[in-house]
Order: sequence, then structure tokens, then C-alpha cells
Amino acid sequence: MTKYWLFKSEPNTYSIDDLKKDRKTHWDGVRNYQARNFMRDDMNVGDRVLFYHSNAHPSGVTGVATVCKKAYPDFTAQDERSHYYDPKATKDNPIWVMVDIAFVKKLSQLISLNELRNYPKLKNMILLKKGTRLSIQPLTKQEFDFISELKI
DNA sequence: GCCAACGTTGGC
DNA sequence: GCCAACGTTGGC
Repeated sequence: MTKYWLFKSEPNTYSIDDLKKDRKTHWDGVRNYQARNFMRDDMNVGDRVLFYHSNAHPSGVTGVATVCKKAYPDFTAQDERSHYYDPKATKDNPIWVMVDIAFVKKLSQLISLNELRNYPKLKNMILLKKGTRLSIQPLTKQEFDFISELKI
């Protein structure tokens, strides 16, 4: 069954334009157990992804992507030179995983966090709940469809 | 297992 | 840059 997700990224680090240029990328650097578990346990090839710019001006949804490779070890956790290095990660116990995502489309206009807050249909979105900082969040099909069709 | 201290996220 | 909210760490 297709599932729906929201991925946050700081555009300074990796933007929708970077993904458009690269066509696909590995989603490295997730160091939160809940987000990891979503990737490891629930994500499958073909799942749909909303691409969200965080720490941006403004922050908001900027595009759509799709999962194109199931979870596998995040090798940056074992690379001492990486910003994402985790000394506890080993070959036998990589701890952290990543998936690959592929570019689908960039929205004609960013849908800002403020705009999202205005839609009653989205009032239960995890993103809009106070205090949630999860960088990978599940969406309902209704949420995904509604948002991805707001701007062509 | 509790919880204070610390680090991080991310909107503003 | 500020700071609220949250997750993690580590002493006990």
C-alpha cells in the first residue's frame, strides 16, 4: 500500500532545486529514532513524499518526490569525517538508515506554513501541531492529495 | 527508573 | 539571534 510522507530539509543544505538537478538522492543524516523507524519499518518504493523547506523564508512545501529505494544503512554515520558521524554506529550495527528519493515535481509556488494553517482540512497534520520537530512525518492520503493539488 | 543538564530543531 | 519545545545523556 502506498504511504505518504513529509520530508523536511533546510534549503541551505539541500533544496528542491538540488533534488531537481540530481533527479534522485540518498536521504542521509537522519539522527532521530522516530524518523528512522518510519524509514526503516514503513517506507516502501513508490511511497509519495512532500518536500518541505524548513528554516527558510518562508518555510513551506515546495515539491513532490517519491521513494525509490528501501531503507539501507546510512554510511555517513560510519564516516569519521562526516558531519553526521556517530561513533556508536558500526558495520554490524549501523543504527541509522536512509532511503533514496526521486524528484517528481516542483510546485509553481511554495505553500507556506502560514497558508497550510489556514486550511481546516489540514488541522490534524503533524507538521502543524505545536512542538513537533520530526524531520520525517507520515501524512494521510487526503492531506497529501489536498496539498499536492493546491498549486499545479 | 528518575530527572537535571545539555544539545538540537525550527519558527520567528 | 532568540527561545520554546523536545530528545538524549548520564549521574544517582
